[in-house]
Amino acid sequence: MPDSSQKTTPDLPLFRQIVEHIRSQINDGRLNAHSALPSERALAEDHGVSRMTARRALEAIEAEGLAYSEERRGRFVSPRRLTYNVNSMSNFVADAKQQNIDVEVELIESKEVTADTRLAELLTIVEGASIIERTRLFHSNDHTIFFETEFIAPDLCPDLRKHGSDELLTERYGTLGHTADIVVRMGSIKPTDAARLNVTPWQVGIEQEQIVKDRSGKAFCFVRQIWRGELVQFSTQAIENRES
Amino acid sequence: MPDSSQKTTPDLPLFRQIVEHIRSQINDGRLNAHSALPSERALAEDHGVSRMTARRALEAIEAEGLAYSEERRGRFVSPRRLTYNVNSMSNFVADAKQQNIDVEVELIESKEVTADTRLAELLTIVEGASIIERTRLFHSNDHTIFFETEFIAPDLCPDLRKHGSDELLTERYGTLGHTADIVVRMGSIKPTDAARLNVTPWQVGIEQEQIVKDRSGKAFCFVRQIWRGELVQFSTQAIENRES
DNA sequence: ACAAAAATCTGGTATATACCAGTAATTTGC
DNA sequence: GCAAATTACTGGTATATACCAGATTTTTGT
Repeated sequence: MPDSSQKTTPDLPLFRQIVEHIRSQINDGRLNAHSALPSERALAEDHGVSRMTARRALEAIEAEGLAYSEERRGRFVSPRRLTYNVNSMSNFVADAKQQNIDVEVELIESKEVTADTRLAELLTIVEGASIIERTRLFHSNDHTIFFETEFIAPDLCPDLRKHGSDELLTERYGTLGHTADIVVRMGSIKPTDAARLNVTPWQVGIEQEQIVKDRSGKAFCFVRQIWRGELVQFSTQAIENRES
Repeated sequence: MPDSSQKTTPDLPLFRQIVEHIRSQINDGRLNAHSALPSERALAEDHGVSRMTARRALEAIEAEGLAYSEERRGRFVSPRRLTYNVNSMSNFVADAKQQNIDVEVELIESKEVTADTRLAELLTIVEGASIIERTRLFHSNDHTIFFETEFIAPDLCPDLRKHGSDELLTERYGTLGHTADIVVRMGSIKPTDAARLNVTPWQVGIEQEQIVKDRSGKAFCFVRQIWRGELVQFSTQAIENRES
């Protein structure tokens, strides 16, 4: 005779039941953002299951974006998503401030490289031309939420070298761009990128590519962003089709 | 002394090596879109590893979007991504045709429901008001790539009842909408939704929400789409900030 | 020829165990 | 008191095994 005193959801796999248990703790606020989840071994003990089963539960929670893991440190509750309006060219940092989210920018790399075939085509410059490559990390609450690598053709943007200020180096190109063609897709985060975001390699994230154009419609900058997908959502606006 | 005859990438976990092996087969075209990957047991045999290790490899391939699985049938190679331009209100199906992708629409549910709190707020109608709810599947090559559930307030859209044609029921609202506020986010696919897409529950996908407005700026339709994230990318355009 | 039954194959779940390499807390030696 | 060494703990990888239930294929009986 089955025990009806315990109200277990019927037909739900063990590890799913554990997921639901933890999910409710997160939703109730018993587990706050960035606080540690129980370890695999502790969770196994608590629920009387094997470590592998507990691990499957925690991996599922991660996959859902409810938590993130830091290798050999533990798993932690994800903070709430921030919204990124891709429709305006406004500074992302300023945008975040309006949402009362504190974002810090850290320039981690800045070098001059030569354009490969793809970049040359995108920016309509000759292959092998000089390109400024800059990589910035974007933090919120001491956690990296995404990074971007931008490639700017200096010839196409003469103001750039003059404004060698810290501000321009760390902040976005801002007012320089007029329009940008953007592509957003889901994809797994490769080890190099994962290290920058301090997340587990190969977990799913969001990749964004921008081709920034000046007032004349000429592309002068290519940006590639890698986001921790569970921490962001993108907003945009569709407008009625103009005549074909 | 280590064996240098076999060129294994150093320090790469076993299951990652298997992933790379299969990845190369997919990229080379030895494995075509929708063709079956080796089963967990067969892969384990081939590489001389345990089934669990082979399984981890296949799960990783799935997580990367290189393949999808159908429960108790097998795993299959994902087709190439299609691009969805969220910036225009044009008919998605027509959009796909321009990319030479054949998309079929299947209306699977159509009913009249009452507005809950959230819907009432979004469409600025009273709670409990009548709402038309319709769910459509979008197929390409006999595979479901996404589905949408739309909620239309009939009072706000008097033309709707008249146009009870098959076309309007299966195709998009099309020219009715003027603008739409769109949000795109990553998230795990819940069992109900997974069943519609014929994918494994809880795998990561893309959720899109649209608030469709008419020429006067009044919201009259709410759309929720669930996408198989590995099969799509979203394109949009950013435009220079207008004066604040 | 054809339908029903059986066997096989598939992915999904679950356990128990083992070892590794970093992280973090504790203990030790001075 | 404090730095260094030790220990405990963490997630990551890997194996071997077992059973389930649906999907598919093969065999069987008529």
